[in-house]
Amino acid sequence: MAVTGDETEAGSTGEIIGTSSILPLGEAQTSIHSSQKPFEDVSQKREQRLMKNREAARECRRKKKEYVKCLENRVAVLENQNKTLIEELRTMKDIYRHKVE
DNA sequence: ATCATGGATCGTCATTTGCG
DNA sequence: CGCAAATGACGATCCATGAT
Repeated sequence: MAVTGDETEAGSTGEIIGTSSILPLGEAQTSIHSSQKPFEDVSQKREQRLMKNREAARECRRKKKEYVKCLENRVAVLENQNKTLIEELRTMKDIYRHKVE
């Protein structure tokens, strides 16, 4: 959801720094004549890798959200238990006090 | 209506982790 | 040890909301 439109990839951020270590820039510029294959291969591999990582990131965030929800649930349960126990303790104390008096 | 601000979500890069 | 998957960190974008 969200992120309207530009799923054209590489669209917004990191491209300046990002690609440096991966794209064969020199080759891309110089060897227009010699077989285009290596470049296509490399950039295709890169696309593949980016897509996989994109999906991995989505999944990772989904799991994390779920984990946090679980924790919040657990907190709620424990808080309730705590309340109940405190109430119970107070009752017991009352009973005890009336007995010794 | 316009601007400022903050939160949510995304894609990417760098790093960590776990497995063969 | 090398590789693929998982995750943390960062900056970009979108959207809602309140102030002017």
